[in-house]
Amino acid sequence: MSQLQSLRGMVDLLPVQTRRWQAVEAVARTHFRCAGIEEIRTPLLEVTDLFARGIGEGTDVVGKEMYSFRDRGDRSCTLRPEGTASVVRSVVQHGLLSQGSQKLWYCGPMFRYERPQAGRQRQFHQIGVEWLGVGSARSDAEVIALAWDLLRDLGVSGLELQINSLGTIDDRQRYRAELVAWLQARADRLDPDSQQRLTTNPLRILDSKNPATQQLLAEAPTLLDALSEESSQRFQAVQAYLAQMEIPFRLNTRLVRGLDYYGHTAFEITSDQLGAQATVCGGGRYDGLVQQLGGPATPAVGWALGMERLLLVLEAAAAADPEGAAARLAATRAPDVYLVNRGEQAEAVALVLARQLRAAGVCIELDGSGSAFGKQFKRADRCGARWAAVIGDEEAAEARFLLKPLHNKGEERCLAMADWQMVIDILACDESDITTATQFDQQ
RNA sequence: GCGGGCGUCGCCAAGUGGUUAAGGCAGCGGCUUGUGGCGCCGCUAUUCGGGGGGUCGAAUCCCCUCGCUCGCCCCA
Repeated sequence: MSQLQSLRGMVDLLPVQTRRWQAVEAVARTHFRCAGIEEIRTPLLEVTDLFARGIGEGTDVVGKEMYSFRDRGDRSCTLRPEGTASVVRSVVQHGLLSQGSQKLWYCGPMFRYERPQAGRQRQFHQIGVEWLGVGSARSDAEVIALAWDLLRDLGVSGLELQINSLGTIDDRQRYRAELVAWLQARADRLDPDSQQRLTTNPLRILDSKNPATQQLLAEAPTLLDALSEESSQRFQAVQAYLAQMEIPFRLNTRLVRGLDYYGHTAFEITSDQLGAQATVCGGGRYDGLVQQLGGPATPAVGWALGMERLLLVLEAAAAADPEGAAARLAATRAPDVYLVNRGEQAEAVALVLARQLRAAGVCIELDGSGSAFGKQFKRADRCGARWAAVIGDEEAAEARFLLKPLHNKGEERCLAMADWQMVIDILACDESDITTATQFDQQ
């Protein structure tokens, strides 16, 4: 294929998609506004060291998935693989924490050099929330609720919230030793990958997909049992808050998460509609990160939601229930008026009329083909417009135009060009008649 | 990085060695040079992701390559 095409794992979003994306983003913005969360936008490119220090040198994301290169000034730069490190860097850099706690959200592309598969691309998009300077167990629950409610209002079903506590660094170190000892005694029953991780990253063995390993793990000591009294109580409190909000969750003691900065509450929201990459939203508490990146000791929680995965789930939901909220998100609105025009004079006049009506908020499709009236009407009909406005040489010469209903009752009217504003009233009377097309095209 | 599946028109898709590569959708044009929705007619791939090899002859067989896709690793 010598045809130019997009890079592997980098996909175009065509109008069929952008429609839904915009709808999702709009709902998210509303939720954030109601929760007093403000948007932050940070650069896509950062100094490599930010991610190496923030996410953790030993993680896969840093070890083998970053898009890094040297710029012309010989600085090592990296396309952000996630949002949290950048947000923390920005907040620290601008001293925002001196003004109190920060509730922020962001959205945009992230980059990870991985093999693409269902629900995974090299450029993918996240909507994320970061709360800096809030350390209570209640804030964990509040932040989780935010994600849960957003997904609910989008009309997504079949979701499961899984939570776990990773405790403090001390808790984890103690548990790690305990787990390694226990597994080492049974190393022969572990799959090769897990045996490898016994030395590199033992906690990761917990969420291995190998069935035999999982079976073995069922009897292994759990992180939850290894938590200190304080950590344990904190986690109990988070669960109690979730219960009070009637948000269903499942305790998953194997949930670890691959980024080093997490501690205490960790959670994921998964969908049964996705393939192997079932996590739609993931997050947790990261109390040490701000200080680690040079800021004041500051507790923090947050999550990130994968847009591509969310959209996959949404499409499934819309297909399953064409009347549901998810399907309504993709509703397209046909133009209010299709402007049929033909003839030199008429075309000029039509342009002016279209501009006037657009400025007044009317959605107008101006036919630019110059083809026969019959053709233009055919297109008008097919695009689903409720009205056609018609300007030919006769109308242009007499400074008037026709307004004709296409598939609803109503009279064809002849209006003077100067009375163009009447169109707005005529359309308004027709409002009750709106039928929104809920077509969900397959990708 | 490693494994499996797949690549025929903008989209869906038949064709699995033999003269001109079905069909559907969309698009464009016509029947209908100023009035649509239905219908009918016509047009739209010298070419089957790309390259090479064998064959009298290939989209169909072999090799290489590129791409897509699903899974592993890991994550959203």
